[in-house]
Amino acid sequence: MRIGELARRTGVTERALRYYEEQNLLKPARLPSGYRDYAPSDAEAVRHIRSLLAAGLPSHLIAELLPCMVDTGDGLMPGCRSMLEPLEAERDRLTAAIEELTAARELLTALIDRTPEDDSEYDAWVAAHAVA
Amino acid sequence: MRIGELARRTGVTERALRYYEEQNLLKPARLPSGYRDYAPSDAEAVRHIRSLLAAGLPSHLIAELLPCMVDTGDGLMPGCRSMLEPLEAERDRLTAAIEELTAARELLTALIDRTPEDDSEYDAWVAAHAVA
DNA sequence: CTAAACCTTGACGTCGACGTGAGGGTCAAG
DNA sequence: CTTGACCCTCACGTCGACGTCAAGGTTTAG
Repeated sequence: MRIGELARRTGVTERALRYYEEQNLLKPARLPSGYRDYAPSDAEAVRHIRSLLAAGLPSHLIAELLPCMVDTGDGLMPGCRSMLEPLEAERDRLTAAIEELTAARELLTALIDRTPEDDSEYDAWVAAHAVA
Repeated sequence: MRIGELARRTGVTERALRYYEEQNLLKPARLPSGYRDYAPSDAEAVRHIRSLLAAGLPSHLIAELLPCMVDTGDGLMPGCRSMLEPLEAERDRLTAAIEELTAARELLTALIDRTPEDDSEYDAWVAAHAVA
């Protein structure tokens, strides 16, 4: 399939897909016209890429990681065990990031939930604590 | 306290603290010398700022939010109910972001956990599926 | 054949949260 | 007085993941 269709299927822009190739995340074949020719499996690859990019993994790491995932689905391909260390580092970074985001959400949630529908409660509070 | 000490207490750089002031997140007093003079409570404010920034909230929103939090601790100050909508939007965005990060971590965790200690398992698999 | 739709490769622009000097005051110790 | 630590205000640099033209070739429908 050509770039436009992959873009439609995955919901990412063509620019992003070209960028992914530039970063060696995808290596589409080429038609005689020079047009990119993506394999159907690239749609799934794009989903993985988006997920890992959204998680903040650097693209060069994703580039190393993807060929380790093909075929097997789970578990790294042989010869990829050198990836274990950086992968564990990223996993730990993600854990920390998730905790940070969760803490921030708790903060917002507390603010939202504890804010009264109108100012009546606050007005009462002010009245009760007035300096008289 | 002056900028250097606040930086040490909070672990953020002086540059960041000046940037926060530029973005109206902090409004330190000034000593006659022109030096910034932070209140002790600013240390706590900086922690909130860091948390919300790490969560991806735009600084102008944080700038609106902070004065709504002073004194009360929980619940918005009166006259801040106009913040509820954007706050709920951010909370929902955070929920989505946390899910994305969690999914990415699951992916990494699966890869890590399912990768054998050495190639023996894989070698066995290859042998078993050899084309003979 | 022509127009519309689709594709190509550059290459510069963007945005946010700072980093990193440059050039110069302020202040306490010796 | 001088040195060093500390502080100030510009103001340009950075980095990643694209956005957004510009100036073309290619393919397809009519």
